[in-house]
Amino acid sequence: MERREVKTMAKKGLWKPEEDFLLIKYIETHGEGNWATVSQKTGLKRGGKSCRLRWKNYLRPNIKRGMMSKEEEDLIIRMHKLLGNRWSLIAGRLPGRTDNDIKNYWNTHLNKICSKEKTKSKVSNNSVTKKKKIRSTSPETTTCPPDERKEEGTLTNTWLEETNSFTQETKSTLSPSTYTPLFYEDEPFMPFLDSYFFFEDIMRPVMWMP
DNA sequence: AAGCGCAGCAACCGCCTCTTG
DNA sequence: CCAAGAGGCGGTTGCTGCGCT
Repeated sequence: MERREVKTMAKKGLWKPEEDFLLIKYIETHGEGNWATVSQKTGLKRGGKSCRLRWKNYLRPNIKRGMMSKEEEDLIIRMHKLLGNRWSLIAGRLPGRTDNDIKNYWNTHLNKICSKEKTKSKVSNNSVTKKKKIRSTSPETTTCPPDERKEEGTLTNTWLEETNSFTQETKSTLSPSTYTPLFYEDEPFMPFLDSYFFFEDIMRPVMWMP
């Protein structure tokens, strides 16, 4: 009841500087979290999700904006091949970049590049279907199977196989200079990804499976 | 100069997972 | 164990600015 009321009353659209200011002030004093109560406590007529998103994607300190570097671009492409549209996981490897950022960057820049490459190499994969239209250029998006989404840490045999073949592929396409694994101290530790990069380095599969 | 189309990006939506009582 | 609420994530939309005709 009340939730629905708040929902319909919630302000939408672009954030104004004064709204940003209120949100920043609130988080400075109370810290992140309790997004549901942020609107009440700040007077912002925004939903909790909206506040959280604004903070996470725009207001948070150490957010890196602007052009992606070549290294970042390469990493995104590699990670996307590996993980599919797991933007948050990919973002975890790129300090200062948000999942939304990467998603947008992929959809606008990299998807074109990759689909071009794919057309070149004539790798046909007709099983990918889209739910809704994607702008004029109809960039291809790959989605992970629901099963894989559910099991973050457990890697399927299929996944492993794909990973192995991907490694061979990557080895042949990437130049040595771009092939350096990236590690960031301030990023969350993701064992299976680190294993992957390690494994990339030594050119040998590492057994993750039990 | 005006109109149109496209690219880029911020923000929203809906679903799923996690947490808590 | 279950239900409800909060948080997180990926897909999608819509606005804005820019370039082209």
